[in-house]
Amino acid sequence: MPARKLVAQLMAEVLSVIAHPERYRLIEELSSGEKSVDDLVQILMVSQPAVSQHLSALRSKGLVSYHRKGRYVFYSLRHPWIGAWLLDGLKLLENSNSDSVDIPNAVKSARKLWKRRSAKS
Amino acid sequence: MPARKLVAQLMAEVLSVIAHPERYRLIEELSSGEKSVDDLVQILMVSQPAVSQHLSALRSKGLVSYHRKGRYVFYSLRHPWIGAWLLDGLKLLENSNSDSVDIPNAVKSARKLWKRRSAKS
DNA sequence: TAAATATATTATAATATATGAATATTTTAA
DNA sequence: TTAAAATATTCATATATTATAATATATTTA
Repeated sequence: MPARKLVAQLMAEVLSVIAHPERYRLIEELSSGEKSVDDLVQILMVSQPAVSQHLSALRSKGLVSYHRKGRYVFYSLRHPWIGAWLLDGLKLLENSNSDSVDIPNAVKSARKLWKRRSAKS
Repeated sequence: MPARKLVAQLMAEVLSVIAHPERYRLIEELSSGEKSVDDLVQILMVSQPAVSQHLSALRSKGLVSYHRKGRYVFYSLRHPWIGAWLLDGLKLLENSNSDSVDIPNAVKSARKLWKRRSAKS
């Protein structure tokens, strides 16, 4: 398979995993540092099995790593810059047009909430 | 809807559109400048209806704009930096493990093929 | 060792997305 | 005005993804 086609395929797979509201949020939350599954369940207000499944999807593409500590399992980003990278991507929402929602304002708030942290490397 | 949740939803929608091998390639090809549908059909070696459908998906999220010139329709990126942004994202493939394919090498080739162009803002 | 807590997996029904064929539309040129 | 070229849309079918419930596993503590 030619490189461009193969790489497009692989990127499509990785981006598909990121392209889910809850998995996107998991990544942004993890970009401020490692968190236990339980932490994430509480932050996202999503059922524990759902969080586990989403983490499993992120794991399958090498996006997160984890280690057990006692009965907690802590997850962290394997590419700590991904949070910042995704924040950059928020600019893609500039041309979204929605009558019912003030998107620019929501983006501004989300930037504020996520921006501070977001690690390097 | 809280900002974080809304923004995650919107980003998931945009990323879902990008997260398809052919749409990903369309974006990379367009990052070197506007191209007609016909150009794209030939570059991607994909059927014309398929290209049109993918362009329609990109359009629906405000990722491309277009203008007709004679009987050709030329598409261009609405966010010219997206090509470069996606090239950055190739680093996400670093932890991909595949027995059958040499991913690092494919990424290197793809970078070379796409990197030169990729416009600013 | 049994109970409790934290996490993961599996099954499945509902929903969404992709694919490919057929066809429609738009524009130019004969 | 007809034919041809370029592009877009529609529709049916196949496939993939998601959500939810049920259940399993692992670890700690009583």
